[in-house]
Amino acid sequence: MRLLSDSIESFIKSLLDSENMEIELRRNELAQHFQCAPSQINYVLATRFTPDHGYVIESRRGGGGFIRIVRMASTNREELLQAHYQRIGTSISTAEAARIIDNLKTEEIITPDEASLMLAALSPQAVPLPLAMKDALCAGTLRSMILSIAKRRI
Amino acid sequence: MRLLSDSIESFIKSLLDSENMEIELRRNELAQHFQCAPSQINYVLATRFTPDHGYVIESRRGGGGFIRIVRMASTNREELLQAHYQRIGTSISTAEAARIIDNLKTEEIITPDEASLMLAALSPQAVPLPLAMKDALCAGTLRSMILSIAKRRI
DNA sequence: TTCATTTAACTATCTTTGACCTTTATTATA
DNA sequence: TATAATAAAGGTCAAAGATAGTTAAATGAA
Repeated sequence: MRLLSDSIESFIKSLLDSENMEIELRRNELAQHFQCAPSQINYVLATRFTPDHGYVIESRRGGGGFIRIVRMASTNREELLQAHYQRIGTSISTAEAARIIDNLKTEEIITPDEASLMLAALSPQAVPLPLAMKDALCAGTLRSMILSIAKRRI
Repeated sequence: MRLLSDSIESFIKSLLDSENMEIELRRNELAQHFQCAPSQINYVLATRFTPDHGYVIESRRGGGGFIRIVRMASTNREELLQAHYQRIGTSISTAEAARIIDNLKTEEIITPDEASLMLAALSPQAVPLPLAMKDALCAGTLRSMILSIAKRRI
């Protein structure tokens, strides 16, 4: 028997076809449709729609809540972003981060202003924190910003 | 389905167009119009028309009462950046930070892409840190980014 | 057995409403 | 006229409703 998670994965991917780079769905509706626990949807997203898989998720809770899934196109640009993203991992020094930002600028994926902005975002982490923690924070911040760039409509 | 709060927000903003920096409305009338509880109006004002969003609210109770919504005149770029910078201080919640970023976007001091980038830079700070520390970090990061914007050649 | 999947209980966040409170203007009364 | 009552606003806050997220235990597949 086919796995539920696989069915949900296919279903979502069928919505994200060549036309739609982006879909929005209601977690509860989808769970209803597949007769499963709502958290099953989170499981599928967490295991099959991660940035490493080339997807970005946004969501909101409360009334009118939703889950938005954005597919990254596979252009050179996206591949570069993807590569940087994976390279960053869970910990990176600010020096390395600066190099990545510089590369994005050189490749004209971001403007010089944006490059400065990104560097600025990483700098205050000259706060008194253990080095390991600082690098983890740096990695988290940079990855988050790279995802934001990846989501742009270009 | 569209959210009631969003509809009310749009409605108010449509009244506050390029001509009108300031409108006056009756809370009960507006609530009537949207068939909702009067306090819903307060909710919308509290979440979408704060000073951080670039609005000031004045009101009066009793007979002839009213709510006046004033869109702050866009001070020049430097003053606005300065004001936000000082407002941030040493600690700020991500929710408030988001409002400030939104205002910078509305005032066209940063592009929508840059706004997303800044929001992204603040988001991973949803990392397990004590709240006070998180807000301090958020403040530091945002201040640093605002300085970077202030330094731009325009 | 081991790893992936599924579920359920609990948590977090955002919206909407309603009951009760405060302020201001107007009207009635001494 | 001065004061008291009443009416006509708007304000606050907490509870209920509507979503989504997290985590750990149970289950199932390889």
